Amino acid sequence: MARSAASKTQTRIQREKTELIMTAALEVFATFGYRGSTIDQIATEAGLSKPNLLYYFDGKQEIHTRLLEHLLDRWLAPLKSLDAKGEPIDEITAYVMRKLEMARDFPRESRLFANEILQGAPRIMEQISGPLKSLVDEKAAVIKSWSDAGLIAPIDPYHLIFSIWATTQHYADFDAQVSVILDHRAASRFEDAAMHLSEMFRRQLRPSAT
Amino acid sequence: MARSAASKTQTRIQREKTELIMTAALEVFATFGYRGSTIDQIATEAGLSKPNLLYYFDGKQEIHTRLLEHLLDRWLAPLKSLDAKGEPIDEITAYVMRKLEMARDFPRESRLFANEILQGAPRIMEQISGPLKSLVDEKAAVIKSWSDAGLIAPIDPYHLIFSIWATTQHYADFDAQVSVILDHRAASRFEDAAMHLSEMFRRQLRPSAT
DNA sequence: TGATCTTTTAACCAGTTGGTCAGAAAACCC
DNA sequence: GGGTTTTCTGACCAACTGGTTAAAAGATCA
Repeated sequence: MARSAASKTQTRIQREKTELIMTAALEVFATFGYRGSTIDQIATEAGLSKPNLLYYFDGKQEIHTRLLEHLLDRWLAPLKSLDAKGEPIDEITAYVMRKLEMARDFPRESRLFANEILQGAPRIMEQISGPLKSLVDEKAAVIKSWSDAGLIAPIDPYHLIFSIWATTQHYADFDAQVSVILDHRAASRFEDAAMHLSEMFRRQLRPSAT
Repeated sequence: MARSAASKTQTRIQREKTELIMTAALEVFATFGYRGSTIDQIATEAGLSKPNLLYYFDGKQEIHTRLLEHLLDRWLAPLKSLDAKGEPIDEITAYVMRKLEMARDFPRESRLFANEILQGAPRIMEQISGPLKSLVDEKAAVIKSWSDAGLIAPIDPYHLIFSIWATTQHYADFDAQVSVILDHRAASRFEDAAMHLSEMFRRQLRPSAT
């Protein structure tokens, strides 16, 4: 009996196979969403039989839940390291760059998250209204203090954060569209996006001479 | 026999029921994606029995296809009316506002589109690489000419368009997240977003004094 | 009113889905 | 090597899926 959560000491095979399954499940869930994905599909992707996969996990739901739990830590890391004591515009621009790197390096995680929110976030709502909201509130306050002090242009910190999320995640979530529209220029899309976005947010944040 | 595409003269009931089904299907497909949605679910949402629904449509695929066809016209309209002869910054800002209004007034259409692209756009790729790309190329050229003429700041027109799409659609596609984070301020999210985005893009586009 | 055409339903079907279980095959350990 | 534990598989199941069909119910119109 393995049954994931039950045993504490894991064998080598257990570690390898659970990891294999999680990776396969990420790929499938990120593309088809929870309801659109099947255990068979995940098993095939992982190169296992369905009963074999179910030997390691209690069911479809558990795999998905585990993926989402794992996801939020990685997801919030870039915002977490926004430093209230740093130089405001550099800090925000660096945050944008970190977020864009996430879209480039972890597009499946981005799509998994997008799929979940699109569906109304039924299985992740607690994490959104809990830790995610807390962190956003905290960092929005930091940005507001910069804004109030005149270090950056007056701005609504929440909508600024939304704009950063939207513009960066777009390159992961809408990659199918982005790649087609950019066609031969698609290879350099992340470098070009980095130039574009850093310039865009810098211009927006630079305090106007008064 | 009704069978949708077949007959040309439609009865009152046919018009009403097909409309009813399309609306229900939009709601369901927008939330769960193609594979995650079931005919039964759409039928229930429309207040019909499954065989009754299938009396009006040939199958799940046909309903989805019809929705996507209908979608792109509405989707491209805001960009289509970007006028090369207008005042550049006003034209682009007005485009942003039209796009934001779409996110506010047609969130289900936005999510349907998002869901399709997330999955790699399998059922809409021709429309993306055909009419959509053509239109984007055309308008990107207009924006580039403004940029070259010094009427707006130097900018990559494609990435500007992506930023406009991303920031506006975010309020429809990620509404579950946006509403929770803004909580009591959520009621005015579209007005606030309008202020934020128009200011953001204006600042970005204003030619710097040289 | 009754004949005709449209709309709706119950019953059904084959394939898929999430999940179980008994036992076979490997891996591990002495 | 032999015994024990872990890993894996084929066969199976009930519920659900997309879809069909024949016939009932309802609308329409002379």
